[in-house]
Amino acid sequence: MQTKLKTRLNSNAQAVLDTVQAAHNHPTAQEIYEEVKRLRPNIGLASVYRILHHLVEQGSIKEVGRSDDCTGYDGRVSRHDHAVCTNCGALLDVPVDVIVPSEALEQAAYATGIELGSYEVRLYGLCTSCSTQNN
Amino acid sequence: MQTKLKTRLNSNAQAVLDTVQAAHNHPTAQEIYEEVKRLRPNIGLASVYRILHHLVEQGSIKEVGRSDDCTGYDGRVSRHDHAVCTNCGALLDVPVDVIVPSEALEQAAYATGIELGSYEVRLYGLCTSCSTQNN
DNA sequence: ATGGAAGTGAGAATGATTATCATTATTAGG
DNA sequence: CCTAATAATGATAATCATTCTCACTTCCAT
Repeated sequence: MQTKLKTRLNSNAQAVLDTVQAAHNHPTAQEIYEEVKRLRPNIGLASVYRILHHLVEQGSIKEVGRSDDCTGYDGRVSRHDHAVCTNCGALLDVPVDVIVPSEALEQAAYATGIELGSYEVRLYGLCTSCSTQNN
Repeated sequence: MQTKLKTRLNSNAQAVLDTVQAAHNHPTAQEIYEEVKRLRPNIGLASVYRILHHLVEQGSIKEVGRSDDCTGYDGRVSRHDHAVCTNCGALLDVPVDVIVPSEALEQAAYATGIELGSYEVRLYGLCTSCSTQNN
């Protein structure tokens, strides 16, 4: 059963939140764990997972699917798009909004039969380092 | 090391391809395995994974990230968009193209610093069954 | 046939995530 | 300050999708 954390964050949860928000990439739970251990050396991996789920539920951070098997976390909760490198698998933030006409979204949602909440555009291609080197 | 399959598909690979293409949902490797075993009862799970990777590499099928932990496979290789139910996690095909102005895509790719290959729009919301029932 | 490469299935290994559980922190009330 | 209820924790085991290993079979070309 999932333990329900209180709304007010304690030191561990705060450290996790700070770490995710400070991260430029989209770190995995393991990476967050490594980083958080600097501030709180005794924290366990299970707690990191627990706290991450809680923060996602709260809306303080977001989960992002990565091209490899594990889940990444994103401190930017405002709507934005992502780009995935089809060669190295890097997951990048798209710094500008990709404009999608709202009629197109609504029409698509209607045709699919869903009640639209939000959306995201995913760009696929080669990142800078992968497109310059010819392998 | 990954075994390199020949271009011409053998019976096992053909059965897997047929199964994925016939599927309406986006089946996982396990689900494909269960289904293919009807035609080829002796096939092993490892072979299914091997063949799926090969077919993806060939471009005969596509991988689609699912909301839960495991990977789904899609027999529709032509560009199309997906909708994810934020309640039950269902992954649905969007039957119409979500129009994204190509200038917007190119501008976003440029700003991100990637060489654009393709893109996909993901809609998030409640599917029909989840939006009607109030839980 | 035959020899090598391709393909196979069973089961072990891996790695991310989750569950369990006894222990420790936190809080509220007296 | 005490104390009891509850929240949170860390270690560890368990789970589950996926990959690896490897001996064995199948498939062709010669």
